[in-house]
Amino acid sequence: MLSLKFIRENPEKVKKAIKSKGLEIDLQKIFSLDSQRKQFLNESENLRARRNRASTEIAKKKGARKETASLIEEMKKVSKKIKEIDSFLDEKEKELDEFRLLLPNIPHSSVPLEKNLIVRTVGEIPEFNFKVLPHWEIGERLEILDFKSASRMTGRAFPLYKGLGAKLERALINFMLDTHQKQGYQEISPPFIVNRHSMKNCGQLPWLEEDMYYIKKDDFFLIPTAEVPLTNIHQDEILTEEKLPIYYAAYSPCFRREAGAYGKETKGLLRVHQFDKVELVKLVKPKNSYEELEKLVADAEEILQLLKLPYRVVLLSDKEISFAAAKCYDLEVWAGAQKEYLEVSSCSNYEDFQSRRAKIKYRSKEATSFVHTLNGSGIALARTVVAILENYQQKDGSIIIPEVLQPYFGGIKKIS
RNA sequence: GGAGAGGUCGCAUAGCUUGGUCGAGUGCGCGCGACUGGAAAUCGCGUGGACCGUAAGGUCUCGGGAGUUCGAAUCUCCCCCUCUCCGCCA
Repeated sequence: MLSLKFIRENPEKVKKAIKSKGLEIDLQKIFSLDSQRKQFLNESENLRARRNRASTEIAKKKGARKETASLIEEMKKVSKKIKEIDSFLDEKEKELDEFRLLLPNIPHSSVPLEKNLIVRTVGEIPEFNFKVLPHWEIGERLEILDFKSASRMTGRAFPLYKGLGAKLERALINFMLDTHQKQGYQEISPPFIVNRHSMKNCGQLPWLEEDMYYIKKDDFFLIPTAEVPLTNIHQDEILTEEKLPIYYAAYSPCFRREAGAYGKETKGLLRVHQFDKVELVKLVKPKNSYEELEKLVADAEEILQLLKLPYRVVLLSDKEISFAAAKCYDLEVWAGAQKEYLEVSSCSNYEDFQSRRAKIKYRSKEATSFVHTLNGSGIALARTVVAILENYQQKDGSIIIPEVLQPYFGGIKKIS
């Protein structure tokens, strides 16, 4: 959420951000709502000040056994008037809040316009002297993936991992968490279901409600990423300065309806409704949040480097960047049979966009201010499995297990 | 799910019976100062947040919401959360 002050002082920046997201929002309406709000607020506060004074006076007079009826009579009218004005005020404030929730974050000045920028490409793209099978074929053949039974028990695009496939999933989760722990992140195992409030805090709502799995009975949502519970750990808190920076890492399954995404790029594990992910979240001081973003990207990259998977880092343009982010790098891993790069991580600095919604602040000697929140996948599993199955594939149809994962396999070096 | 007890300014608690000098007392913590060679102890002062305002100042905030009242931390109703006991259960 943007502060009213910022909107007031930088209308052009806000308009530009709205436009680059393809939204249509009339900013003028915010200004008129705001001035109406102020007017009502002022009027209400003046009347309240008067009532407060009268209240003490009544109390004193009663103590001295003096006449109070006329003053009470007058205050009856004042209270009625306050109620009336407050109802207008509430209305304006609600409208204003709803409006503000619709406004996207402002991209940082280093964000490229229109087109994404490939920042770096790391690792060698493997050459094969045989035809590499797509992961869904090799996976079914090795009996480590079973899309058929999963779609029967649930529906399409819900994966089922079997045997060494399931073990690969578990090994990756453990490997990632262990690595991030060494990098200084505290491991968290959070709820996988959150309330509406937490979803709003992260910026998933109001725009993405259609993309979420929703439990009507409790007004709960299945998390689309562990970012939501992790960022909300400190909601409504004022942290002491010494606590910052805070680094959290969590494994969670991620649930996404992916409404309207059918068709392209949906085969096998490429785009699924449930996938595992290890997520990194940082709460930091505003001063160094952009350095922290670079470190976050490096921490996520380390996973790909250790797995020896070729990848590239893409800096998203103002058009591609998500609603709540000010700057975002995507990590894309090469998949040998798809012959393309797949997004496995999004590392973003949200500045105070989320902390303002979630009311996460820190107190220093000088002032109390909002923290900056960052998060990044470290990393998403389904597509990482795709990359392993397709890049580590051998001519005989087996899959070599990446060296760093072998300790998690108890001596097994290959899936065949 | 049933019965009961609670949710107060960083933490711990008082205040709620009997509504008004309670935006709130006390202890701890924290900050500044005094004392000291230095420290502990002690003493003094200060110490939440939001909004409006250049400021002075004003308003709001006692889990959240609604209500009663001239006036609500205090009374009523609804919701959320915590704890204890019972039930159910991996």
